[in-house]
Amino acid sequence: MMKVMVGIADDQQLFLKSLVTLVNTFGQFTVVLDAQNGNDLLDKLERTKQEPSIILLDVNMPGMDGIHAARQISQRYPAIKLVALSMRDDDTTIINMFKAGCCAYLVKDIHPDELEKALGEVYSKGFYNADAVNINFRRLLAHGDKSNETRFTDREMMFLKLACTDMTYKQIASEMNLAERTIDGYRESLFEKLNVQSRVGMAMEAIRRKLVEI
Amino acid sequence: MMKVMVGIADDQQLFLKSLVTLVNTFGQFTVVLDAQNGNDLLDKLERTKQEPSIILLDVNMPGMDGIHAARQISQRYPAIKLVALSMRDDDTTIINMFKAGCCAYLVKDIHPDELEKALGEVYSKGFYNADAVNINFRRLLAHGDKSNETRFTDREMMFLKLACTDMTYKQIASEMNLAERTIDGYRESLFEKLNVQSRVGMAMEAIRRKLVEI
DNA sequence: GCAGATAACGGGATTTTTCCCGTAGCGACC
DNA sequence: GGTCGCTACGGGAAAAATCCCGTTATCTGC
Repeated sequence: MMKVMVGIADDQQLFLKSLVTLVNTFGQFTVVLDAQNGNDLLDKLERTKQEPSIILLDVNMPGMDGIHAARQISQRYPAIKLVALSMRDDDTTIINMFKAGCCAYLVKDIHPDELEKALGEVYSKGFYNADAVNINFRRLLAHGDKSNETRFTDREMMFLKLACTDMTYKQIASEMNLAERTIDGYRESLFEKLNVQSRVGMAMEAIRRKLVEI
Repeated sequence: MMKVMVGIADDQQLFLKSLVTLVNTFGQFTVVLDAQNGNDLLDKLERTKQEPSIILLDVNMPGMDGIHAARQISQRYPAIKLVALSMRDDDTTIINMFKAGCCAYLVKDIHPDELEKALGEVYSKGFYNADAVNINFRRLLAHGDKSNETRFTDREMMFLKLACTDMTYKQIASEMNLAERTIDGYRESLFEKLNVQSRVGMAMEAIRRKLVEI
C-alpha cells in the first residue's frame, strides 16, 4: 500500500525530529520532509520530488511564522493540505490559520492517537475539527469574523502603552491631557477589542500581542 | 545488553509521546515511564517497579513544575539522574534547575543526536554540559550567584503567576485555597520586593524579570 | 529555648477600577 | 444629507484594589 506523504515544520528541533519518528510509526503515513521554519519549508518544497499530501505546520516560528508560511503554501501548492499545530488555542490565532488556508487546527498537547485520526480524516475528508476548538471556531464564524483585524487608533495605542505602567488612570489622563472619563472610554473599547475584563488582563494581552514593548 | 531505563515528563502530550518514541530508537535507552506533570511523575515513580536511571524533566509545567519536581525527586530518589529540558535558556532558570539537583540542562531545540550523546554522558559520567549553556553556567558561578538577591517563596511565585492574569484577588484566593487577606499579604510583600505600587506594575515587573511567562 | 523567616488570617478605611446610563463635535464616505 | 468612526466628556454606583492597624502557628538554625 502506498503511504501518505507528510511534511512537518517546527522550530524546536527536538520536537520536530521526535514528531517525525512518531508519525513514521503511524502505519498509513510517512514523513518525507521536515523543516525548522517557513523559509526552510518553502525551500525544501521547491526542491523535493516527493511532494507531501499533508503538512503539519507549527504556528509560532521565528523567521517566517506559521501564518505566512500557510499563506504562501496554500497559494503555490493548493493541493497540499495544511494542518496547524500550536501551543495556544486563542480564537484569533485559530481564525487566522484557517484564513491562511489550513484545514485543521491542533493543539500541541493532544494525544498521538488523535493526531493519527486527524491526519487520516484530513487525508480522506479534507478537514478535521477537534472538539476542543470546534466550539470556538463556530462561535467566531457565527459573529462574522470580527477578529480579522482588530484595529487600534493612535490614541488607543498611546493609552495602552501608559496603561502598562504603574500609573493610575488619573495620572494617565493628565499625561494625555484628557478628562478621566475619556480615558475610561478608551479602556472600555480596548477591553472589548482585546477581550479582557481587567487592566492587568489588558496589559498582559498587549504584551502578548506585542502591541506594547516591555 | 541491558538497556538504560529512562523516564520523561512534559506537559505537552504530543511532545511527550513523540519524545518517548524518539528515545526508544536510541539503541542504549528505553523509556519505562512518562508523565504529564510533577505530581503525575512522583505518583508513577512510587508505583513503578522499574525505576529509571535518568529522568528528562521539562522545566515549565502546570501543576508542580520542573523545579519543584526536581527538588522532590533528588531528595527521595538520589540515585536518579535528572536532566532538565527547557524552551528557554535564561540564567536564573538554569541555575535553579542545577540547584534543584539536575545534572544537565538541555534546550528543546537541540538535535536528537545531541540528546542521545547527553543521555549517554549523563549515564556514564554523571553530568553533561552543553556548549551553549556552558558559558553562562560558568559565568554565573563565577560571580557568585546573584540570583538570590531578591528571593521569592513558592507561594509568592504562585501568587505572582496568578496575579498576571485577568483574575481578581478573590478568585486567586479561592484558586490558592486562601483567605483574601492572606493574598493581600503576598501582594504587599511583592510590591516591596519588586518596588512597584500597583498590580499592573507588579505584573509588568514580573514579566520583565522573567519571573512569569506570558 | 528563642530569634527569625514563612505562612496564614481579620477588620476597617480609602482610593482605584469597573460598569452602567448618557451627550456632542468633526471628518469621511456614499 | 445621513450615517459611521473617532474623539472627547458627565454622573453615579458597585466592585476591586490598596493601605493601614493587628494575631497566631510552624519550622529552622544557633
